[in-house]
Amino acid sequence: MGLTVGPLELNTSDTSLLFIQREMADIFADLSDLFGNPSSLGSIYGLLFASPEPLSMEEIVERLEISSGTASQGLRRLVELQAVLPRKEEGERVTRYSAKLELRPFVQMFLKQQLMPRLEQSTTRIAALEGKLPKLSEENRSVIKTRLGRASKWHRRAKTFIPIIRRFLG
Amino acid sequence: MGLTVGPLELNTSDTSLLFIQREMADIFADLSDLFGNPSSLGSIYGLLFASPEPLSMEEIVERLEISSGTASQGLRRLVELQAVLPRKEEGERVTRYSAKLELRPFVQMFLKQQLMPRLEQSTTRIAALEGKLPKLSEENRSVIKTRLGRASKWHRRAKTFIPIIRRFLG
DNA sequence: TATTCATTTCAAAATGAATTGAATATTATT
DNA sequence: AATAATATTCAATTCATTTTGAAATGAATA
Repeated sequence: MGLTVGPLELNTSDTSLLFIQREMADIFADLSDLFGNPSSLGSIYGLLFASPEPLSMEEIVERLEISSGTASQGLRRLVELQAVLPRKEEGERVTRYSAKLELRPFVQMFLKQQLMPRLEQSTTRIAALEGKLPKLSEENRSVIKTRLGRASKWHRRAKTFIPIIRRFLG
Repeated sequence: MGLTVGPLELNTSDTSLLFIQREMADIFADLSDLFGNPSSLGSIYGLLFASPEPLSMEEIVERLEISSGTASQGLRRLVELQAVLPRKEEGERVTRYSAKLELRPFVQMFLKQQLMPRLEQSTTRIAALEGKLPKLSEENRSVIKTRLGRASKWHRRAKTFIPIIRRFLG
């Protein structure tokens, strides 16, 4: 007995593995989305995370029911992020992919690619606004000065905290 | 001399304040977006942050050129988050809003409303998967067991870290 | 050289979240 | 009660992002 997939009859062990893989794909899809990445990125990673053997792009496409375009782009991104390891066996055409099990790449991805650049940018912009202070009326000047100072303080705090997070998780 | 806005002629002080307000609205819009919130939320907050006086919804709508619907919903959300203070003066129809200057609400917003619930949920789902382990073939079982364990470890780390962040920033 | 197979590219379609604004509701004033 | 001023709701729209899939690429084999 068991779920039929294509022409194959699967045993309980196989269906359980597939179930776990689907579930993990789903869980990681959610997390990926949470951090502003396409959910497909997460599902590919989740599937690989729950795969004892490396998978080819074709297998990924089939199991997740996504297009080859999505798979191709997602895998490229995951490899860039060093979250996934591509491997072409001697005298094989296919590249097979396996999940790296370190959390670091994901933390780095968020901190370095998303958070840090934006914090830098807004720090600069806020600093630039301080140049406008002299043009303000006296009452406004003091209020705005205080507030820009406050915003700068937040930025400084956030920036000192990032390396700590990185060290802790990486 | 100066930029004309509607029927009014503005002096340098006014235009500088408007410039600063626009800029802050923009900066906060970016950050809001980064944390998965509508950018309008951020721009409203940024404007209020750079306003010496509390502003009515109408004024916000004008200065940011957004619809009244967006403003209404955004303000409600910001008030819920305790990032903004609503105030109705004795015998006045309008509610005027001012920015609270604490960073905490935003950190809380992200941690409590977004990150925590999802971490809880995925922890549960992963735990549930451990129940499927006995059904797997022997080889698969040991691999998958290790990996689920790894994922759980990440979750635990993240969860212990959240209170630290909160204390540091709040 | 021709063919096959895996992969990539990219224009177009689908999706879904944010925004709009007219209709409705609420609240103060006459 | 009637009117006027604000504020909210929500169906429809807009818009950015993601996904699709057919065509192009290019490496490995025949």
